[in-house]
Amino acid sequence: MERDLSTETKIKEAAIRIFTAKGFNGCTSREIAKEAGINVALLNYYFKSKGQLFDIVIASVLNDFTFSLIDVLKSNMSLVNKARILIEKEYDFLSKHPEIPSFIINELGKKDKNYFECLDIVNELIETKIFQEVIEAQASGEMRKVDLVSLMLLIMSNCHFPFMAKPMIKTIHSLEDDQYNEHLMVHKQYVTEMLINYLFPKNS
Amino acid sequence: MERDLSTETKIKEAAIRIFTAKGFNGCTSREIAKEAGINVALLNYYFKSKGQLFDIVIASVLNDFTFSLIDVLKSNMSLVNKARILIEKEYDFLSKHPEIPSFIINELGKKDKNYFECLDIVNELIETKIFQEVIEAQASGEMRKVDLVSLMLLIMSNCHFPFMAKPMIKTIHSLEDDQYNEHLMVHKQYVTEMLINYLFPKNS
DNA sequence: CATTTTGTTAAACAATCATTTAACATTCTT
DNA sequence: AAGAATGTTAAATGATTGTTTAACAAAATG
Repeated sequence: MERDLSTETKIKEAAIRIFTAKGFNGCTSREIAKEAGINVALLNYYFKSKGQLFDIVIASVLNDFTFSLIDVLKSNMSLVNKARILIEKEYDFLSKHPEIPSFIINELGKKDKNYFECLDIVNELIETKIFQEVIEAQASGEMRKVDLVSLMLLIMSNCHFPFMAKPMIKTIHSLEDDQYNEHLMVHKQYVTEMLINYLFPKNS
Repeated sequence: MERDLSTETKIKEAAIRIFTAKGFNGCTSREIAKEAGINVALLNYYFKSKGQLFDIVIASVLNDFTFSLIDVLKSNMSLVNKARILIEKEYDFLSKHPEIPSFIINELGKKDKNYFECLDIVNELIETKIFQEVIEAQASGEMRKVDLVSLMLLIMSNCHFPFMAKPMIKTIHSLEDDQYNEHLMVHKQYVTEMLINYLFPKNS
């Protein structure tokens, strides 16, 4: 039984584009079907419902989103360099997928489902031994003693928010898309320097 | 003709609660009417449509949001202290209205309308002479030379994102509401120190 | 106090939503 | 190539959407 996956993947990829751009409530099943170039009924034929298709999209996006990060954390660079590269890669990734931060923050906030549980992101993270590395660096005084929640918030705030705020800042400062993207690249340098200086005081 | 405003304001305040919590597409006219304790038709009697009511809510929220900030910027503190108090007040305000960052970022991103134009936020900001103050401090070397866009992004990223990310971080770290709020207060100190150190290098 | 204006309601409206149905087409199996 | 399984379609379904209507109540007006 050779399955032709092209229709299924066409739907899924269309759903990713539409859902990440407009959110679950901001779009219709018909819109996704049209984007995929198929009949509406096929959407419920391959995926049982709009909600189920959405769950799959969320899982897929969360995977892509964390994939590049895990890669960095697995490497055997120093902690400082891991931080540098992490920020660099985060800006690179988000430059290609600027809708993802808003999508994750919004849709994860609405639903009460825990999308992280089924994904083995947590396990992969533990395997990188990044947590032990942080604890050791904090014990030796190389790294500032901030808890994991704040550490995560500091990095994510400065990487994700600039992409989420793009429409607002563009409006306020009357900027074109290209102009804002240039700002983002400059901002990345500021953010990197600020975070490294703060988290690794001896490095400055 | 003495107007009884109670019904009109009841609708508006219900609309603020519902819209900021669920967004424009995430709720229905009937839901707002129920929250206000009135008939659906009254919604279109006082405000012409759901969209028009939404515009009023956006303007109202944007006003509240910028009001406390303008106040700080108008004062005659040093620039460093203005920054300190600004962050402090921002965290205070957002602790009381944690839905606002997500609401602004999301809804302003979808609509192509410029909600800032009609509001005289920009004029009020110019009147505070904060821009000249920044330029002077950057010329004297007291303040690091970062452009206005990045300056705005640095502050907003570190103040707003932690509130936007609350549902996500709570899920990931299995935290209760009170626990996360405690984290927020600690995080505020980190953010303040990091930003002040970075923006005003001589102060560290 | 009669009447016009204003406030409020239940019901209806047309449009659109997600989902299902039933008929048709294609592909696979034997 | 016959028949079964799978893929695809247009059309229908029933629920829900924002908005309007028309009847009714309250308040204001003269």
